Amino acid sequence: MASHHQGGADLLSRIALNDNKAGMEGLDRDKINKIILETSKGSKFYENELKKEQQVNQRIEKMMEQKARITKEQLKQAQAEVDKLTCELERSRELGRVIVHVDMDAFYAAVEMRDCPELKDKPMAVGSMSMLSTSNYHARRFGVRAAMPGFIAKKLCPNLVIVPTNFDKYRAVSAQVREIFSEYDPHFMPMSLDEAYLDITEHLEQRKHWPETMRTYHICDAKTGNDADRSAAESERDELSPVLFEDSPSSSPSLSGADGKAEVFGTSAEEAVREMRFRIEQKTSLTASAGIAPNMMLAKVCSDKNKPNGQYRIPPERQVVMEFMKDLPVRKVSGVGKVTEKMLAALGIVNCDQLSQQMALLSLLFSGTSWHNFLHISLGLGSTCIERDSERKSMSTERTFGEMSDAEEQYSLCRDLCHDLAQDLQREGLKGKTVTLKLKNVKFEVKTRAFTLQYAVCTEEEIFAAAKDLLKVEIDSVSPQPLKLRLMGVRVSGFISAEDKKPLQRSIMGFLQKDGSDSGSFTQCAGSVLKAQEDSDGASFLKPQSTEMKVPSVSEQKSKSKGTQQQSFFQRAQLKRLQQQEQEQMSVMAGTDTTNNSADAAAASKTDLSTTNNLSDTTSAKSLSNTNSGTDTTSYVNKPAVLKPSFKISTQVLQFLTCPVCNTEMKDVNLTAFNNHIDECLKGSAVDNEPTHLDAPKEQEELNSKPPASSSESRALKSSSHDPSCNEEKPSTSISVPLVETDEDGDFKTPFFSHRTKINGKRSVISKKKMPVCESSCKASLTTTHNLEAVTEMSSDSKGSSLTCPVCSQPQSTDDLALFNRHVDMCLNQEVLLEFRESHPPVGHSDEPALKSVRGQLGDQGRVSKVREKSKRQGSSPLPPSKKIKVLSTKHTIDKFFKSNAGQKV
DNA sequence: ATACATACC
DNA sequence: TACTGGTATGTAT
Repeated sequence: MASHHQGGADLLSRIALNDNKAGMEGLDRDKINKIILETSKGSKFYENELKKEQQVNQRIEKMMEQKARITKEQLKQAQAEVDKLTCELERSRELGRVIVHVDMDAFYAAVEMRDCPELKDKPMAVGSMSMLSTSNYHARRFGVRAAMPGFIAKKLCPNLVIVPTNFDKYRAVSAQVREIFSEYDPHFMPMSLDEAYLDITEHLEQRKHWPETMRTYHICDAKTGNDADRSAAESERDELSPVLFEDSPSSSPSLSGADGKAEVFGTSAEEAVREMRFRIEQKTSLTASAGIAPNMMLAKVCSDKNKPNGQYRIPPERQVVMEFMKDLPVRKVSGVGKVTEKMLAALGIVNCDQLSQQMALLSLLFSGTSWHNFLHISLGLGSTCIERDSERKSMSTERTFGEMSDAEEQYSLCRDLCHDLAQDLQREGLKGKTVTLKLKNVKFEVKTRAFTLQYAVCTEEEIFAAAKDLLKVEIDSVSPQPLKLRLMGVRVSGFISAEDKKPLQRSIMGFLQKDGSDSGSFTQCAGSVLKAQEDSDGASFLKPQSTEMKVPSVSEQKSKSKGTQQQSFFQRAQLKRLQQQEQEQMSVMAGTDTTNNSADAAAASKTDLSTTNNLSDTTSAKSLSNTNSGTDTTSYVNKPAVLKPSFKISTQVLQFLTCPVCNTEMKDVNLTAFNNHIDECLKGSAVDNEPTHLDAPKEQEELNSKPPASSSESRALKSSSHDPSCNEEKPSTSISVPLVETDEDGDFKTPFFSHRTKINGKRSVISKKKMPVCESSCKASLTTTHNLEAVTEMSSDSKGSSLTCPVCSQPQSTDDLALFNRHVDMCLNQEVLLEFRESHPPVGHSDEPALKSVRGQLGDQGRVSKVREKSKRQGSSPLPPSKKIKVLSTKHTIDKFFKSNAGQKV
């Protein structure tokens, strides 16, 4: 209601020029905004920005309404609280540290200009027509700035020269600068390639005692033969770097660098920082700006104060700090962006003085963390210690491309992303439990879908298993319309600590071969399952299990709310099994449409299932025939169309048909019979089997030696063939052996399979030994198949109505055998997964043998290296853009990846 | 926990 | 023609 005082511009705060940054003072905003507007208007991007703008406006309206309801009483009370907290904060104010924020001036642009004299006189920017990373000061006068698309910048400044990013170069320069930083603070905190925080308190302490010689620097000729004059020794204030101000190169009072000249710097903070900047310029021919203050928040603001090529200091005195804050626009404070700025503006708050005046009100309108932050700002407080880079919390990769509507292509891209992400994760030895899929459609609407697994993952297959399911749900949700995407991303978070990475786990083999002696270690499994069973609602009890299986979970959740469509693979499989039990036999056939008559008990679930079946059946029927004709063994596995072309399924299929216990080959297509056979075998021979453990090492070796090579090729195959089809149908054909189904090609299937794909070698070994459940798929099928009798037999504890899971040793609260069996199945499945993960080298993937050692070294230094290779990839080797996908954006990301190395040197 | 928004470089 | 990519954190359910 009260936010229209700004007139039309109100609706464009996010589109209009953001002249908050240095170099943009005194521009003809209106004219620039008009051009920006005209250029953007009507675009999808623009429309979306408008929408977001309106959301912000609504948020503001809400806030204003809330404000209107505030009573004087409340305000008074709030003020009391604010005052109290203010006192506490004031009491703990720390002014003893000397914090410096150093920021290279127009970094990328400066580097490019330095290396290309031609550019010095021109307005230029680094980036592409699609997006700019930064611009030189000359270009800024036209309103051209970072984060602005190049084509708009061209409208603002037709003569603008756009230079592609060259990250390798920036990284190299950054490394040079950091060497200098480390001399003033070995623990400096890099925020990106071009900026960092330093705590020079200690340095200054020592510096006091330094002789002049240690503070003397010579003006030597730059290594960059390019510009002859570098005004090294001038007083930073008025001198403009020749690089930055190409248009007025003569303006720099370059003291014709008599090579012999030297400058002696003092011992004060200002002198030390001036010296540092001087050295940076000497070394790189680039200028930097700096801020010196008692805390990071202030230092950051200060570094912007006299940019470019300048510095500013706020002495450690409360009064001075408060005076400085008074007129400071809140927007200048890091963390206060355009939305916050706008909300505060709606409350009449523009500068920090007003902010402090309105704290009581703000405490009533904003969350605790928000208003506490505001209070800190208003008091000029900020962090006084530069903590070392903390542990990374997530890792992701995303890509923008031309409109993509083909589901198959989308799955393919998704896999590629997972592949890249997995590589990055493994590089850092990370494993996380939450997988998030990010989608941006052609309307620029962004969606994120996350799922948290029971265990941490880091391989392409594991991640993809979850991601593809998340993607499937989205695709299905708009089907038959296609998802029209412009971006897709995958993120993994919820990292587990190093210790948790190797949880003790008991192998399913152990369980099978022995009696249940070691059946006590599975609390995790037990816990989840038990919890799952708490809710009696049929669908939900599967949830946790699904989680364990990753793939299923997502769809399952959806099905809960939507009541239909996709259920997790396992869910469907289990339902099938149930049906089978009930009906005794179900034809693998498709034709039968159960959809309509599915009004019975299993109701919802079943219905879904049938629906799914229908879809798949059509396809599966086809594939079946194909498969059969080609490979007879396909029998029960025959999935759907998935089989497509060159899959290695045949091999796997063959094995599937082989009883994992007695090693007998069974060509019978009747799954029930096969399952029964296995059950019988288990009853009779499970106990006899040799310990699985022995195999473990071998398996591992094999896995290791059989690297990723497969990933790319298999990926190609996979992506091209089935994706889409796979997803949908699985269930149908593979009635009682869901797991088998999973196996398939490992594509979009559950994690199981994915693994398998790479495990082939392992398999054979195992089968030789006749392990009951050698491989994931086998185990899986086994598990699924085994029935209650088998279970009860094995667990001596289970008596009467109270059943105890032989796997997790947890008593089960249900008497329902079907439920109990499911629980056991899930426990087993989880074990299989865990075991697989255990034997499957998660981190030190064979394709990266050197990583371990590198990591080790870094680790010795007590720091976690976070160097992101992603940027590297962008910089040097052009990503192998997956087939058809054309990447529009020029990944000129402003990367911070160097953040890590930072303190490591020195 | 999930989804979406904001922010920074 | 064309409006990024990576990470953290806050807000809202």
